[in-house]
Amino acid sequence: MAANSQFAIAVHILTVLAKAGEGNNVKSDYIAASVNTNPVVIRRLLGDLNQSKLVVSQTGANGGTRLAKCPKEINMADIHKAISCGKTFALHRQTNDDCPIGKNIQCVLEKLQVEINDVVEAKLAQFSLQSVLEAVEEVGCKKGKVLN
Amino acid sequence: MAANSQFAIAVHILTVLAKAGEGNNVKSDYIAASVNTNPVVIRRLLGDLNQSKLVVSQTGANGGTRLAKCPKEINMADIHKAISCGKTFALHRQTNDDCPIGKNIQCVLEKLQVEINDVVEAKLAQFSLQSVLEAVEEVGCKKGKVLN
DNA sequence: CATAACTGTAATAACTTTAGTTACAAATAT
DNA sequence: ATATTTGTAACTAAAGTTATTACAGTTATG
Repeated sequence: MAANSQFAIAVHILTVLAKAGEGNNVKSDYIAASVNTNPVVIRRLLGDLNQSKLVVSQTGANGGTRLAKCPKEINMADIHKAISCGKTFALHRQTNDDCPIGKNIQCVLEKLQVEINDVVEAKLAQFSLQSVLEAVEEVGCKKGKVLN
Repeated sequence: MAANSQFAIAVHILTVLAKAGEGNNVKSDYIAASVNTNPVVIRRLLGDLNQSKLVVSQTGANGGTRLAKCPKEINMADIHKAISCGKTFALHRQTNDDCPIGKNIQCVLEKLQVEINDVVEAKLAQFSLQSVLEAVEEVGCKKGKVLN
């Protein structure tokens, strides 16, 4: 599939901030090194996270970014909404109005899309940033531990 | 977001076949006209649907494609699986192993991905091709009717 | 208060993915 | 035999995503 990795990077960013601890500024350069990308990519995502009040940034010397709330109060759905990374599947372009199917399928698909989006967000809401941080620190996956 | 529209087109294709009725071959040209794309795009997707035994195709004069089962026995999850249209979100590329977060976040995200995928498929499984066809024929959306 | 260290963001380039097209071999009804 | 239709390869075009460069604006700190 298509798929940009912005949500994955955003989770990564916030996990780094959570690990840094409350009130500690982390620089985009540091995060970029962990994610292995360019600092500008990080700063752009931080902009979105900022708008959603998940993080607070500070310009100037000794600046950086820190969490705006504690990791228990941030969940994966918050992040998913902050990064407008959209839909599980895309609609197709303009269909043929002369065909009874082509004419109406789009709006049926749209409804389906909404239903899917709802269950995705509900599921994402079950995982807090805190739990992700813990899973990462415990290298939970190697032990087969499931997130929660 | 990214997102290809293959799933949407596949649903469209199968809805056209469902409307055509059991045992009736439909040509890729006809479907392409409804979807408003090139017949080859349709034939490629039909190939996937064929492999998943959702449709049967016939080459030669008077050939075409028809459903392999009745529309009540096909659901949106079947289609989603047939079109390997993947994940709700993409992972990011190689992270930095020297960072404790970078080193382990990938596999935590993978698990999350699996959980999300599961709820998506479970939800998709609730909608049969039959119900989609009915919704399209009733122009369900204009009436605010929800799929089911 | 000058300086160095940061963020924010625009502009743009490089890369990747997706969709569309052309072309033609193989199959088959009539 | 012939016309039709699928299946698929090869290629082009378009769109989307990520990476990079550059620099203006902010601020801690000596």
